[in-house]
Amino acid sequence: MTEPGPDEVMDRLVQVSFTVMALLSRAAAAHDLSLTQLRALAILRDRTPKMAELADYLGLDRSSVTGLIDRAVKRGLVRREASDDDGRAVRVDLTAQAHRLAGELGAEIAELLAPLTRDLTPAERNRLGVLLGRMLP
Amino acid sequence: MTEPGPDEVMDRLVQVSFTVMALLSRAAAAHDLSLTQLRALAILRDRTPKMAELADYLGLDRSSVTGLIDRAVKRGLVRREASDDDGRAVRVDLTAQAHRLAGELGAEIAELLAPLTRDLTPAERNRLGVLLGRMLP
DNA sequence: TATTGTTATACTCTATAACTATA
DNA sequence: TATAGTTATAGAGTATAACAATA
Repeated sequence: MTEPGPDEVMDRLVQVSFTVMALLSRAAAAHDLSLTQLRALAILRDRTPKMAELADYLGLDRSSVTGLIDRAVKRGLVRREASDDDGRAVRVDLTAQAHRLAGELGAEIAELLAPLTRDLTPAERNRLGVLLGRMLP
Repeated sequence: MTEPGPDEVMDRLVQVSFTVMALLSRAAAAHDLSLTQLRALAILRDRTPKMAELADYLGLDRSSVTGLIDRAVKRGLVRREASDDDGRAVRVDLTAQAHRLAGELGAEIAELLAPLTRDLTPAERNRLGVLLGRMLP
């Protein structure tokens, strides 16, 4: 049978990851969003972080997030709001339109990714989920 | 125990994929390479494709690859060579320096990714590899 | 003084459209 | 005519350095 060595496992993980990213990019592009904007959308679905916190979530410099949010504001996806506790800070909040868009995107992404596990049985899909869960913090 | 539903499995797959991409980006950045340049390097390790073929591998427009290869040439990573069979075509060839770099990067990436499966037993790692293999074409 | 966010600047990545040289 | 590659152009994404406002 297929007996993957340790490096082979990592190779496959990288291959699958690139495939996933390509599919996510395609889903985002269908709504004229970049992968980064898609990530921001996902993060902001259940958070209203300050700019610096959002930068941390995304692993980007604050100055990069300024431009990202500038463009998102221009498209009506987010609002900048003053922070109550800190006069310097700015909170980022998703608009209702963006919440709807995020919902649609979630469904579309689920559909796009589904074929990936097409050849796995439900039990195997389950085992995959468990193993992946053990790889996350 | 952890019984992931179908959407949960996909969520974890996306999470792990983002983690993998972040680690790959970090490995590339340590050598002042972008993720795209890293991909190109990996592809060119065992191929000498024409520009159009490389564009296909990368899923990019030909014009994008022109710039990518321009920058790689400037850094001494690749050479452009005339194609024997087609006077219009250009073959892209990795330099010896780039081959060495690719080797180093491979080892560094293996080290960076290893912690991901730290909590899996060898048998589990194996099963993960098999499942991932079934998700690839 | 330190932190938050922005601006200015520069580079990479990417696509579209127009062009050239060859087929 | 069609294809391979480049150029010109435009916009997104990203980081570094310098800055203003607030803590």
